[in-house]
Amino acid sequence: MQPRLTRAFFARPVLEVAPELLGCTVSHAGVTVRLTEVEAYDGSNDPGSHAFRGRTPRTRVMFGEPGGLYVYFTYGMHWCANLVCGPTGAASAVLLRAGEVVAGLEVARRRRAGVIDRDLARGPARLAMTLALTGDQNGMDTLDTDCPLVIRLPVAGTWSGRAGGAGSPGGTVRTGPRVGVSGPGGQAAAYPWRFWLEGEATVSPYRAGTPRPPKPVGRSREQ
DNA sequence: TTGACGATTAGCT
DNA sequence: GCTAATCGTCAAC
Repeated sequence: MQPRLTRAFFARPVLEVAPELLGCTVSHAGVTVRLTEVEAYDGSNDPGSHAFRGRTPRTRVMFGEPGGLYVYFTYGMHWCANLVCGPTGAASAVLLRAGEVVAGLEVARRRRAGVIDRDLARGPARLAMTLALTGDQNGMDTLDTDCPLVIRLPVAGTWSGRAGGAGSPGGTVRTGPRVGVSGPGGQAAAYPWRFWLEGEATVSPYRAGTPRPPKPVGRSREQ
């Protein structure tokens, strides 16, 4: 069994932590997912981050200790999970965007009936659903030995190899613009802070953030 | 108290 | 390709 990640691992700058989370496994509620795609959010300086506007009741967890689990609710129906990184108070976090179910496949299939295996954790909300992560898990310290959510280093030699490589646990790491991030001024998407493993089928499809339409002025209904 | 918006997804055309 | 679903959060009154 691979060792769990440590506080020191998460306490580093988020841009160092994020790519190293690829290939790590996350286990919760009977399902284990191997991370294939993540995104970095750098709290204080990042217009795309929830923490950009400072500490609020919702972002309290982001300002806490590294290794904390930040789960937020969005679009009225979806939960997304982040791991808090950097020194305490930095409010940086890594969004778990996608992964491959490597254990507990039956549990995952039951939880997400009608979904093909590849899509079980392909996308941040699907990943959270497959791991049964909701607001109830928000604020958990994943480094606590009693924490039901466990993150472990990549298992050497068990990389699926579906990318064609007899690969290292992590495979080849690619970077690119973050998905669906608009933010003030539309600048946030410019940061190439999305990391994924090349050739992985479970990496979510890229979509650019939807630019905010200009506010209608005066008239009730135009065109 | 109100209103706009969202780190998405599924189900359409 | 487009859009409805659906509600917590936060800024502005």
